[in-house]
Amino acid sequence: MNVAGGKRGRITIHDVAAAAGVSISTASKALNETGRMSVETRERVKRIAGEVGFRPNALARGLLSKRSFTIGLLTNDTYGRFTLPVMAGISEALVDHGVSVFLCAIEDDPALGQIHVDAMLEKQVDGIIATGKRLDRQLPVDLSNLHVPVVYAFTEGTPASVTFRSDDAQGARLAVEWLVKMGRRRIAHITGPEDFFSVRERAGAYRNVIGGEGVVMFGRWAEAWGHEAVAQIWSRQDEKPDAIFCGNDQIARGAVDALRERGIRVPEDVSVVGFDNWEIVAGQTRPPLTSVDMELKELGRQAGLTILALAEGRPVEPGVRKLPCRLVVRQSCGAQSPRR
Amino acid sequence: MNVAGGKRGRITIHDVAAAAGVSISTASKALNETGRMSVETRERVKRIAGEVGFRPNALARGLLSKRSFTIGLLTNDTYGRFTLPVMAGISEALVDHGVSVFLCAIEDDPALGQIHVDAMLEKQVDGIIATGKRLDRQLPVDLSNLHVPVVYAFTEGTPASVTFRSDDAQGARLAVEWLVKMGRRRIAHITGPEDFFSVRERAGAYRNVIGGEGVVMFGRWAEAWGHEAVAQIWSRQDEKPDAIFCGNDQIARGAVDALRERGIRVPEDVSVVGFDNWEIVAGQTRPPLTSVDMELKELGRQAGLTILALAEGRPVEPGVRKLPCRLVVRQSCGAQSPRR
DNA sequence: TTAGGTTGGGAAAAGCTTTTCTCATCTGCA
DNA sequence: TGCAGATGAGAAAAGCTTTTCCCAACCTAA
Repeated sequence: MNVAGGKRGRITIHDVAAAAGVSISTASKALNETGRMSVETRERVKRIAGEVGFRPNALARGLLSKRSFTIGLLTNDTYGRFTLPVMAGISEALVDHGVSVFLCAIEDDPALGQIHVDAMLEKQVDGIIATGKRLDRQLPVDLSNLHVPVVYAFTEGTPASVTFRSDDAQGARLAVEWLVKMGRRRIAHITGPEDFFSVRERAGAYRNVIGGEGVVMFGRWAEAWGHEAVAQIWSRQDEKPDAIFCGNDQIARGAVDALRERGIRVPEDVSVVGFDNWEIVAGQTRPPLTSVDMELKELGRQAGLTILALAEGRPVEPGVRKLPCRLVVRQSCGAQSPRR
Repeated sequence: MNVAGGKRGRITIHDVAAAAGVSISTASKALNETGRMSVETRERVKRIAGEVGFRPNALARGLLSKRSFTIGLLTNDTYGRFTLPVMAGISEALVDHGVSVFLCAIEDDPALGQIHVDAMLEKQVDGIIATGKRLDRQLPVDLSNLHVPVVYAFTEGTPASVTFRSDDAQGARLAVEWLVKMGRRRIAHITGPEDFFSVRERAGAYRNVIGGEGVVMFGRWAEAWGHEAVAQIWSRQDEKPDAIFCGNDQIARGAVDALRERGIRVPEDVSVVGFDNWEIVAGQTRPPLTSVDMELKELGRQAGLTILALAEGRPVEPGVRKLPCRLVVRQSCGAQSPRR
């Protein structure tokens, strides 16, 4: 048995026109609220269009208008941790404008990237948003000389482009200032590999707030590293920290676990703040982690609105736009609720 | 300054034809390897097309061929845990065929779902794949009377449709049999809410393998539940289990943590198996979890190939196709490597 | 030399919609 | 009655590609 929902004769505007007893031009104008005709004719055409289930063919429409109401989202973030919220924001912003999104995961493969870009261009996308998993890396594909607008979100762009990124320094400041406000004075910073731009930004902001060098431990983006770093700190003779600002939630979780294993209470003895606000990690840690949220959905929303503006020919100032982070307070720092 | 990459005159096949000194029909035939003409003409047209950077307009092509080389992926899995691997599989299967994928996240909102479906239909998608986060729930949108083929992947479909799902019973069997092979005899099962079909399937398979009622504890899909369940078991006077089969990786992780806190060694004293093989959880647990992988990427691949077949009018047998799971061995059960 | 086949290539239609003209009819007014 | 302007609606082109004829020139064989 065949399951194909047989596309037996799609209904076109010709069918509507015939059923309404008018010409196709009149039908078109009736449905698009353009042209001149009697109210009755317009209503009748619209009613009949609804009855026969007419759906305008976006291909034909796009061919003429040179707008496909389609954009492409290019990403190399296979795991989707960053891409998914960005995608959600884009989609939310554009669905009202009738724009659909092609999602293209290109790993780190330039050839695959080119294939996807070519496919998108053939399909006449109105624009392309590039996103990734790292602020300081470009996607492995050249988007600089396309004849459609390109916007970069959470990935390194070209100099003359529009780029959206999180304000990591501000986010880190938020975290450290919060710890200070909770009365903590000896704050350590356990974070990821130093060659990440975000890591340097966050560490820089951390040093600025605490006013001095502080304790910065660079490592890997892994729970094991958080665990290990705490072990290192507590094996030394120095005075122990009363707070730890972690470079991401996974490190924070490892740190919290290591502290608990040592009988050190979180948040009573040591406060911990994470970064990313990755629900699955921050929410499941015991106690749940206070963490910095990069507002990736909002970032996606703005990227979506920007690509729309460019597609419609509205001018947009190029440059890098830093979006503020937000501190999400859970229980790993103590009970006080955040100042509003 | 304006950043729009000004779409000043796209190059059409007319330009190629003019540049090559042939008619557009000849140009078209040259590029598509159809029609009759001298080898030199064909080569010249192709060379010139390459030189001027000609890219056929998929809209015009689709208008004629009634194939848009575009499909829609509808999902209500906001978090992307299941959707992302499925999407990766679909994309991998279809990119070679020039098919691009619209990703539409519809939450659980019927209105939003309808908007996305309408948008996809207007854009003349060749088919729709519906996917979700639960095998036993339908998406909140009616896809039964569309004039394009629909395939369901990891979500409940309509009776006459093609549906792909994981074989949860087989996966659970794999896990429990593995524990038995490791010499375990007192195997408990800590799992999610009983109203999930997968939960009942897995619990059923568990009971079948151990031959009896066993210890099945239904609860929530959360680390806290795994933790709590272990606390319950170990607070009782009964003989303690020497293995735990968990309903998902989060529960398993909670269980492992709870065991460690009691000084019970994993895997020496108790073996633990998870389900889902969610790298971020299974890989970061100490010790890393042996877990059942549902092969969602393969599931996506098959769904993609199926929708392609249907779009091309090839007949496909309707019904539910169960895809086998795979056991991924890490360290939470002991050292033996899996039989191949 | 002529009939028939081959070769290389072009004209035109189709696919669906929107938009710009054009046209016929009607209304109101002088 | 005659005319200007408004009104309602249709014809046709454009947008880009593919495909189906069609045609002219050339070749071959009787």
